[in-house]
Amino acid sequence: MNPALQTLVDRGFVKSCTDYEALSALMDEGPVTLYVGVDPTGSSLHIGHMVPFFAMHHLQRAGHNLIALVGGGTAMIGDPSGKTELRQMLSPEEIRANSASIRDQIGTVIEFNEGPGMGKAVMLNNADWLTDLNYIDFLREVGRHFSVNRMLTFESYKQRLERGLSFVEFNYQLLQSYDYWILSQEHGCRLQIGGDDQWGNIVSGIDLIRKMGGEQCFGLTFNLITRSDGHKMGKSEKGAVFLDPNLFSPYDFYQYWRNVNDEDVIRFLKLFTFLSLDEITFYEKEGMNINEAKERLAYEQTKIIHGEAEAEKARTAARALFGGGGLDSTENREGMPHISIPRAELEAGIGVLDLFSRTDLAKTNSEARRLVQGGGAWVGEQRIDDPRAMIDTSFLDAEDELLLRAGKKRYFRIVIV
RNA sequence: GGAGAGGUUCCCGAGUUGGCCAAAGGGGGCAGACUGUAAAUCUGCUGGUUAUACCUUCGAAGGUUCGAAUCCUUCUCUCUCCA
Repeated sequence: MNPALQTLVDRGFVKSCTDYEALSALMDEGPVTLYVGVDPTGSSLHIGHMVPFFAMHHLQRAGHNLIALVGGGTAMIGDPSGKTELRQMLSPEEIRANSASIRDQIGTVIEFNEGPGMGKAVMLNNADWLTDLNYIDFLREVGRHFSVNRMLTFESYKQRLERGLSFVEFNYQLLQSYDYWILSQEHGCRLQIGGDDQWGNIVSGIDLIRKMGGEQCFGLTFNLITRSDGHKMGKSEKGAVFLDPNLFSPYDFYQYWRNVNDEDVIRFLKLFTFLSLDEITFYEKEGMNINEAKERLAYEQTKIIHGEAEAEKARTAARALFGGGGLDSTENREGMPHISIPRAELEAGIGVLDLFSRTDLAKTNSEARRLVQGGGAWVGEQRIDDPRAMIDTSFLDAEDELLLRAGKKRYFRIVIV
């Protein structure tokens, strides 16, 4: 099999392919242009969205050309795949803004600038060709190739039929197929990749291209990444694990990976880092400390998404907090989330509930109260169990700061100014 | 267009002889115990606040009542069947 394709299989990306042999042969011949669709309905991607781009990273290094297609046109409609509810429609302005930030996020994994020995990568927007479509022309040229009977057999539509599916959304498959057609004609695109939930849309795109007289095209889908505990990938107690540091701090991001289940570590190292398979094998060895593997995963992943500096800070802070001691230097604390409080205010004394609810440790006073009453609230090494307790300068530690803690794992740093 | 069934707290889902309902149960989440910053398990908590009381919530707006998630009216949305 073609080495690049083999890499994806070995690293655990691939779920299915429309034709392994023919695709492998095509990739052997030379650079192949491939695309993946991105949904611009949010301002930030979360980690679950990144799987195809990690795969693309490997393909780009093998010299293949990438197209990230922003669904600016289709986002004004909504995608039925795997969704149980109708989606909100977005304005062109919102979509444009979202696309810009999404491009930056994708850019952490694939290279939009040209590099030696690497394939090119571009970002396109299907609004460019979908917006001006003429309805009658579209029906005549594209619509006639689709069979409603066949479309209804697709799993994604079956589910939606039980809950309701608007005609507008039903058209999504036609538009995505049309995208593939356009990309095949204008950019020589021969391969579409995506999550396994996209299988139906990809296949019908390939069919459309064939019926319209194009070249043989291919589809490659990836496993939907799940966690062994059954939780949804990319979701945490804080909500989705967004890539935007303002929505999800690098420290929390690091912690998310640091805390994956034992069973998931190796799998995630293969999927979400660029470590070689040989190196990953090292972590699989008998007697290997699983926590080292988790730390490596967290570090590598944070480094890719947020950069080396943030990864270092997060690791240092985490080691200091959990590795025992070591909290005595500012450096160790830098990666921790923090807020500032004026010294005068602290001198006057601040109620515990008030203090905790100002941090991310508790959203409301009531939540802070529950935390205190449940015995999970700490200031430094002191457990606070009285909701009326006042925190003042006597709680300051050697660094002249306060280190708040909710339970064993959630820390928050109070800097005095 | 006609007939019927429904919209409950983060989610699913009880609750409609009106008060004992901030609303059962489960899930999820948070905390405690045990641990390896894991999983599993057990326990507690899980609308808000100036907190033994008060405030806002049971699709929306009105109404009846001392008192409504529970009754009435209108509106709205979803689903099912018929055409």
